[in-house]
Amino acid sequence: MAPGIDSLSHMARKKPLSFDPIDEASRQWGRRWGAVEQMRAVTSLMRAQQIVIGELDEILRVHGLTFARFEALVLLTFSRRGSLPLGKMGERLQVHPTSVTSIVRRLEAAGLVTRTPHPDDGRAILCEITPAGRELVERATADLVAADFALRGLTEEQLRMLWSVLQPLRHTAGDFT
Amino acid sequence: MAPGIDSLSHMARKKPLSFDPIDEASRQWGRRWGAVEQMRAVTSLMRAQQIVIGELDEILRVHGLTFARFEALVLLTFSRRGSLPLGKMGERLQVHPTSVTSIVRRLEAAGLVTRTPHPDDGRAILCEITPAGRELVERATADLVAADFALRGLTEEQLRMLWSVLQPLRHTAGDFT
DNA sequence: CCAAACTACTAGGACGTCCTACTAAATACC
DNA sequence: GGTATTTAGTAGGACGTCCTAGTAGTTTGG
Repeated sequence: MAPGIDSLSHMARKKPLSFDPIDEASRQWGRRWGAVEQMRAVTSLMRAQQIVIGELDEILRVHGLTFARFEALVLLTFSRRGSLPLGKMGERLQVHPTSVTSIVRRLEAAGLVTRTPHPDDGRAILCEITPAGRELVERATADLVAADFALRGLTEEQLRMLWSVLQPLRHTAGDFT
Repeated sequence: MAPGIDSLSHMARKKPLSFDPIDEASRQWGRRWGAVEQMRAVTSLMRAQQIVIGELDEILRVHGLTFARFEALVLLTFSRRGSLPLGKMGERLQVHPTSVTSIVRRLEAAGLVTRTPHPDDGRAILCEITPAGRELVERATADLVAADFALRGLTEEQLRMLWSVLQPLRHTAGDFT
């Protein structure tokens, strides 16, 4: 994923397609292969994620954040002491350990978190959110909420439906028991 | 996204969480901020996409492909002459022009497509799928279909629901009219 | 009590995505 | 026709994600 992504910068100029490219592709797909519904759902999922992450990053750009970094900050905000070992963060955020290192490094460079050795475990690093980090989270959150997390247009029912349809998928993948 | 991603490599070892981290976060979220349903839906969307792309890339890895490259090959397969200008490909695949350059360069390096100057437009490059490319698409597709595009576990109804919920989102983003 | 196994994190690299220039060719407009 | 604008693609860079390999600290077992 990426930094400030303005999904519209190159889309806005060029006229949108006069047809749904995914729906069109699914028709051609069906003539040759199977699993049409799956193919259509997967492609939609990929594209929708791309659209949403792009809009979220666009909103967060003025705060010098990306959605990945925002999520990490929020996680720290939710923790009792405002700090967590990196490994724990990766577990909760469900990203690879090395991704956490990358994210935290940038947050630290921006003065939003500090990295200190874990007092009880010499291997671990404690990541703690700074006052500046807490303030930024509040401002950034307000913007995201105001924009309905780029999901304006979906009804409450559709939002719940989206979540509930994806939940078994996450469960099957072993995200939780 | 990425290359051969084995979502299980670091997940399999560590026990899955005993709770749904997204559901848990949404509870904490609700105590402070609004748009809980949106936040939960967005987080689910992000994570689900990550899971699916990881499994798809894993399946395609034995063929030396990623899902992005696979999609490009399929698009060429669907075209009349088996060739398209790069710009057209980006339009259909709905990715940035520079992403197409990157994808096609790797496909060319693998001998799956050729790049030739467009006969009628000196600015454009025609990307054409090779016989090896066509054969590979068939094999890779068979594997993806056999794996239900990593969506095993979702019913036909859920698949249609997923697509239909995401369609207005894509439409609002200006993907099509 | 010391060696073996495990755990937490970092280093370096691949990939796909985006963005901002920049070049070259085609088209539009005097 | 000749210049100005638009369009197609490339170059180089940032970011997040993954992976493999390696280091240092902790825990386990004999």
